Parts: sequence; structure tokens; C-alpha cells
Amino acid sequence: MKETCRCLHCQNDLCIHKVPIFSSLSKDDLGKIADLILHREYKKGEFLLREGEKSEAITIINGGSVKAFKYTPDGREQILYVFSEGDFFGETNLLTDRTATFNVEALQSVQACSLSKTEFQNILSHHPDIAIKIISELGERMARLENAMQGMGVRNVDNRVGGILLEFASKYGIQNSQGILVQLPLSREGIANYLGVARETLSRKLGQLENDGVIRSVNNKSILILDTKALQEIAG
Amino acid sequence: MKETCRCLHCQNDLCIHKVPIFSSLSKDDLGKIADLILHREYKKGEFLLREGEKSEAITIINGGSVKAFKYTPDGREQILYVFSEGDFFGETNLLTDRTATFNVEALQSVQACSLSKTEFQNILSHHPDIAIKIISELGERMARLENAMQGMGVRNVDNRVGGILLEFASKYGIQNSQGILVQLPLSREGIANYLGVARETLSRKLGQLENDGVIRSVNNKSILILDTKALQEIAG
DNA sequence: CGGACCATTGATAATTGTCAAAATTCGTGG
DNA sequence: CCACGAATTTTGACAATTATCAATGGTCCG
Repeated sequence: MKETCRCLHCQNDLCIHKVPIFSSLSKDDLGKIADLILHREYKKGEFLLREGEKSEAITIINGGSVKAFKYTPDGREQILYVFSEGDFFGETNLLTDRTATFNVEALQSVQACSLSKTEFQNILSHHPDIAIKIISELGERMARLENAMQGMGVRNVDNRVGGILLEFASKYGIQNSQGILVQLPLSREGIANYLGVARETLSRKLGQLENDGVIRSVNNKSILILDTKALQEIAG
Repeated sequence: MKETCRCLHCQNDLCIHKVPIFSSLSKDDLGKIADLILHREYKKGEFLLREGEKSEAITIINGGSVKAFKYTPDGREQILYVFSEGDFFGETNLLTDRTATFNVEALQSVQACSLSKTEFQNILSHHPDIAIKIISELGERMARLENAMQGMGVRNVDNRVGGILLEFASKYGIQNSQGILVQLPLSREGIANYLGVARETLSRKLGQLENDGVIRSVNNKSILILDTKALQEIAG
């Protein structure tokens, strides 16, 4: 079901239109930007960005998904975001001289579009509304982080598990006759690293939810949510 | 030692100059903005903003400090930020139709400057560099949050306690002959709510650090850091 | 079909939360 | 300036939760 790039200006259709921050631009401007965009495909496991690197581009995910994470002193990873189609990263590094604050790794095959620092700054100075869109999107992201913080700080693990299932459901879920089928973007280990708990603890919690008839584990890659209401209560 | 506002354009000296996001403006523009700014003082415990409210202004802290926090389902609070002189909040609510994502409460007497939504948007459209400064500052704040997340998720409590002491030291610490004297912006309970642990746990951890000769508890409001290096190792 | 990888389960240890009580600190008023 | 009461913090004992280690069971993909 993947769309492949066939025309000269595929970017116009595939990439730029998906990105909310460019939505205020005219067709002409979009075309100009499309010409400046660099396309690249990454295989699962490849890094799009490494913590500490000077990132010289803003990158927009055009297909597939990636995880953004930091390594902890003891070598484990804490996942901060899962970015998929239409999400972007690297923007703050372009406007300050800060280096990347996290690693970004492809979870599957990923199609990415990138725009160089100078081009991006150039566009920004001509289109102030794009800056406002970015502030808005950053605000959205901060709100998510703040919620996650609140979750990490005080909620117990059950809450957090419920919360992440609902988050994934709203992002990747498909309603069917039995419930919401959720294609998980992360492995169990990944989800555990997102929540900041041990793999085994997550397994046990999911097992419990399955016993209670709240979810059904279809396979390692997807989960069927049977009782959304119960899950919402668990998430708090 | 408090400075009071005496002249017509006190704002110019007291407020605007402290705020990095306005630093690119000319003296003339600063003066114009100063005229638009509303000053207000809040007493300890007063709320500057409540979660869910439509905030109609950007607020800049001019003196004192505030905590930004969310209530958890069980009524406890998770502190997200401590803002002091020069910090601002409420900006994202102005550019989107989102309501406030957190509460803001004065920790002491607080002098605040605020700029209304329409004025702010007006200024922004004439000064694109301010938008970039804001993106930059938001990037800074996100980086802090991301670090905090990493901390909450994976580090053990000792790490976190060390980390927050160092954070406060760099922000509020004064070097003296014995070490770094840190005026704590938060009570023990506040610090515990910042870290997302129980009051009692924090007490025990601080007690341990004192036994190990890393810190000395001067009184409830300040701590003397004796061995910064040890603290850095503990923080990871 | 087989091997590598991923996920679950069980047993145990370590950590942290909770509740109750004692000790300290703080602010106020005499 | 001291003393008192209120608020905050510390300490102790115990319970609950989660991490860890080890072994088993599944799943995916060539």
C-alpha cells in the first residue's frame, strides 16, 4: 500500500502538503520549497540524527515512523517521542547553536524530507506565519511532554500503561467490530523504554489487562482494545 | 533590597530589559512596548494562571519566582517548571486556541509584567526575530523537560535528587568559602513534587547525602553543597 | 523447519510509598 | 528578644510495588 515517488514534483504531493507548518503557503511558494527539499530513505535501525550532533537541517517524516530517545548513564534508552507522517524534528537546532538533544532512529523503512538550515531560515524570514505555526506545534509537543512528565512523576505504572495504549489508539488505531485494533509502533521493549519501566513489568501489566478483558493481544505487533472505557478509567 | 517602580517608564528598566526575547528591539520599540505592559504584584500562594483557563496574555516574571504545575487525578501536584526573573509563560496559548496546560502559583511575592494577546500578536508580526527568540527559548525549555523525562523514566531517585540540587545550584547558588550556598526556591514538599517522589523519600535521600558529607542542610530554605564533584557523579 | 529474536512467567531482592509519631523550624505576638 | 503554637520536616516500621535474574515459551523470517 506504499505510494512511490513518480513525478518530478512528487514532493509537492507527498511531503509538503502533509506538513502543517507549511499549510499557509501559496501553491507557488510550495513549489519553490519543494525544489529545495532533499529526499532520503532510511532502513529500520538506521539513525537519522544522533544526540550531540550539529544538525544542519529540519527533517520531515513522509512515511514510516521513528523514535526519538536519549541514552541514560547506564546505557538504556529513554524514548521521548514517536514521530510519524507529518511530524518534523531538528527545528530548534537550526535557530540556535545548540546540538541535537536526542537520537532519532527509524522503526521501519522511513521516507524523510529535509530542508537545509540556510534554506529554512530564508523561508522563515519571508513567511512569519511559519514561525507562528512552529511555535504552535512546539507548544503542542510541550503539552504532550508535560503530560508525560506528570504521568511519570505521580501516576503508578497501571495508569501509564493505560495512557500509552490510549495514545497509540488515537494515533494508530482502527475501529472494527470487536474494538479498536492498534498497530503498535514500538516493540514491548520499546514501549517499556517509553514508559520508563522494565520490559517484564510491562508484560505483567498487559497480561493483567488481558485477563480483565480490557485488551486482547493479537500478536507482538498489535493489540485489540476491547473496553476503551475501562482503559480510560485505568489511565485516570 | 527590593527595587520599587518609581518612574514612568520603569518597565523599560525593570521588565523589558530582563527579557531575552525582546533583546533585539531598538530603544524606541522597547519604549512603545513598555507603555503597553501591565504590572501586577502577586502574594505568595496566589495563582497567576489556572489550568484550563483561556490565558489572554503573555506574562513575564520580573521579581520573585513561581511554580508551574499540574494536578494529578489523586489531587497531588506535579511541578513542571520553576520560573524566575526573566522567564515568561502563557505564550503558546496566545498563538493557538489552546487553554492553559498548567497552573502557575507565586512562591513568594512576585512582580509580573503582562502583555495582552492582541498587543503581543501585533508586535510579533512586526518583529519576526522575536518569534525566533521564542522558538529558541521554547527549545531550551523542551530540552530541560526532555532531560527531566529521561530522569523520571530511568534514573533512580538518588540520581534525580543530585540532578535537582545541581540545577538549583546553577540557578540560585552562591559560591562561598565552604562550598555553594543554594537558596532553595521550593520547600521539601515542593522539591518532592518536582521529582515525583514522596516527601519522606526526599528527606531520607537528603539525610544520606548529609551523612556522606556531600551537602549540609543549613535550614529549611537553603542547602550548602560541600562536594560538587560527588554530586555530579551521583547525578550521573 | 530451524534458529534468532522477542515476550512471558516465576522467584527473589531492592526500592519506595504509606502511616504514625517525634523533632525541628518558622512566624507571630507578647 | 523570647516563647509559643502551627506548620514543616525527619524518623521509624511496615506494606506495596517494581526491578532483577533466570528459565521457558512464542513468533517471525529465511
